[in-house]
Amino acid sequence: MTDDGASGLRDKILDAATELFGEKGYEKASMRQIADRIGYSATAIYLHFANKDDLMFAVVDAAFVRLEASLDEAVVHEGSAADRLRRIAWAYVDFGLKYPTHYRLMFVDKPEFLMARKSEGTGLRIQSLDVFQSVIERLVPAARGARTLGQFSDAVWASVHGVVLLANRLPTFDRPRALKAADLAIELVAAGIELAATAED
Amino acid sequence: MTDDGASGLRDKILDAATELFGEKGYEKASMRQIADRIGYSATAIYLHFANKDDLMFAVVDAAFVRLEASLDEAVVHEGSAADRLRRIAWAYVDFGLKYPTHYRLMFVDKPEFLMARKSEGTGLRIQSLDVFQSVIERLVPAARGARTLGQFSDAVWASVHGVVLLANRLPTFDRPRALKAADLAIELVAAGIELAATAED
Amino acid sequence: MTDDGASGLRDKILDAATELFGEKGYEKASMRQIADRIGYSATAIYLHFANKDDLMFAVVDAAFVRLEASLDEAVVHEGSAADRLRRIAWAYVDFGLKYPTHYRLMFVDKPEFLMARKSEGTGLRIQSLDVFQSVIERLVPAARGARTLGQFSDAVWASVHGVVLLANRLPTFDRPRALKAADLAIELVAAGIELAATAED
Amino acid sequence: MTDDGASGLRDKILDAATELFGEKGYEKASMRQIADRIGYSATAIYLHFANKDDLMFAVVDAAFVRLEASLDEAVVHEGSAADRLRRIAWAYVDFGLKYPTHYRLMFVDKPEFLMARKSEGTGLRIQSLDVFQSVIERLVPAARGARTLGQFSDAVWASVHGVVLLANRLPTFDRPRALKAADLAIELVAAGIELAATAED
DNA sequence: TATGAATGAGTATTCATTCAT
DNA sequence: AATGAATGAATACTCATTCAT
Repeated sequence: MTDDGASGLRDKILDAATELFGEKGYEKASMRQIADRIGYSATAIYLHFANKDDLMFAVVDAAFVRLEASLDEAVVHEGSAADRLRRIAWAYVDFGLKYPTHYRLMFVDKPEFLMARKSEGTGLRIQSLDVFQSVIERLVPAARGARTLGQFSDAVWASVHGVVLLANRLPTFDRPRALKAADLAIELVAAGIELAATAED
Repeated sequence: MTDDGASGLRDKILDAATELFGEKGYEKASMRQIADRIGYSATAIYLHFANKDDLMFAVVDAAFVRLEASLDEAVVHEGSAADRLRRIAWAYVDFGLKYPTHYRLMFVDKPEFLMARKSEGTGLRIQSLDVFQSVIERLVPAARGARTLGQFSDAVWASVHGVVLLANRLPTFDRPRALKAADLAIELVAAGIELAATAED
Repeated sequence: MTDDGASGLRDKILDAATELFGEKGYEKASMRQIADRIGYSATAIYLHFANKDDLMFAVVDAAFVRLEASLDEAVVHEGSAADRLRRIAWAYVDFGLKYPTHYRLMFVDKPEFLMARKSEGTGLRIQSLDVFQSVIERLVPAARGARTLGQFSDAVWASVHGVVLLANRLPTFDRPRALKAADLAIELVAAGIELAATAED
Repeated sequence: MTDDGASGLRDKILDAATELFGEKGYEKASMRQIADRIGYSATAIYLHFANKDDLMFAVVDAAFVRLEASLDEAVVHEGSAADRLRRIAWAYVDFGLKYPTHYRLMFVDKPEFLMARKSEGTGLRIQSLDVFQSVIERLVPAARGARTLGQFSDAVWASVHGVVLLANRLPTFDRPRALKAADLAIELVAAGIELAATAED
């Protein structure tokens, strides 16, 4: 009774593609290799995806859905303002460390997909990341001094992005080290924001 | 003393390769294209480099020499402790924004080169980045509380790395935005370090 | 009696195939494209035709039936002997210009079909064209001097064939030009035949 | 001392390509088959021709040079006006029968090449055929009645074109038959032109 | 009657690399 | 030091066709 029928293959392809794109990069991973890995003919892939780019987009898209879900979940949690910023930043880092391959595909190998629409008439993929800004907005109701909200959210984003990518590509940058770096970076930003918020009064 | 013969071509190749690797990425840039750009036959490249990977390594290596020089220069500057941290972080960002191509090659496309030796018997390429840590070391003479020196230097590094890469790959993350993000991130870390340094007394 | 089920699809396929073979040529027209055009699966075609070649044959065959009908109709018309030659030649040209696609399939793309049997035990497709000869036969009862009947009929045939194909493939050889060329060619042959017929007395 | 060096391969390729394009048509003839036939790798072809189209164009172009030469030679011959028309028409037929493959490639498989330039700044390939018209022009100095010069030259052209193609594709239309058909067609046109020329006085 | 899933063989083309000169 | 000729292996993708349903 295990439903492995119609779309079963599609998922297998997606998984194999994710693996191979991750191992060798978009260019060097070939359709044939992907097909071989799951024991199908290369042609079979074209029954489910229009072409290599389309396949890659599907991989990235699935990853985005996951990331979005993680961030959304983090956002709704209760707690102090600073806490919520911490939560969302950590959700981001967790995702990046848990799915290093997906992360790299999304933000490094095919960053142009970030500017793609999810589907007709919907927003851009990259808008998922507006959570950063919208959370901070609630923490620091308006631009403070020379610092804008966007600047703060960019700073957090850049920090966690950097941590994830270093961990992703540098063998020496292992998990504990990444966690510690992320912890500090996040705390510093949180502190900075709290300071800015306080300064307002 | 007009030594333009032998190694003249080598440099031309390096330049053309850097350009093309940057424009199209490592995979899509072809030996012939590189050769064409400087008006030589593809075969000529093999007189100076063993193969495409070797050429790539040379390109990355040259970039590292530049980065190292920039960081070293920043380190020796006079000024307050916090100032020196700022300087070195900015030197890193400047390099990343000025040579996006090289930067990507070094840290993204072929990160395994980071772990390669500069040459027989010498240190690893990546040790160039110890400069972060050694500078901070002089600022904060020892581990403070739960925070280690490495943690601080990792946090700065991750931040600037993140900024550079976002600027490098995201059209919407333009130069002014990158500079502002870098500014905030650096200041936050600087503040954090100063705080830690003070707490010690 | 509404027999639209079974053979309805067969006809749809034939029409779509004729169109596509005409638009893109036999090689470049694909079974899937043909099927798509009528909203059926590619597999459906195989329920009615053994393979692509068979489908092509059916298309050509249908065209031949049309041509045969046109010629037969032209033959039975009343009028002077020369008139009847003109009529039949014009019927041929008209067909070629009206169905350029079919014409090319029949005489250019797959001329081997000309030598195929219409069906078991019947004559060859190409015998449809004997009509030229049989008409001339009635005009010029026997070989005249060095000229044989076949020679005359071949000359007409070649002329109209040439006109049709030039019009078919050369953009600059447009319809008016084709009609004028056909007109002259036909008149010259008609004159030649009349001369031969007269010389006999 | 047989010069088989540099361009030797180019010619071999051209020959093999002509053969294969002729045997199977442009679409079905593959680069690999062509290469196989001369014992080289497919890649070798690309050292001499940019792509398949370019190769085909070269084949057709070489044929055109031959045809042009034949026609030019026929044109300069001495003799009566009618004789010269006969000569040129026969030169055309001879070419078509001697190089059936080339002929088909030129006028049937890739007729679009007829509209291509020989090279930068020169005339169109198809202008080679203006000889027909220019010869007739000298025979019949101006338009006669409803008949224009172009009409006459089109009629000859269509006739010989038709003869050549029928001979080319129909097994039953063998050489003697083709020659006889051509003879009659040419004589009829010659007669027609002489008549028109005489009528003028 | 009609289909969806699947494939093996094929396509033009590109590439890094070698080798004789 | 530099090249032109040449290649084997690879690439994404298409196609006619089959088969179980």
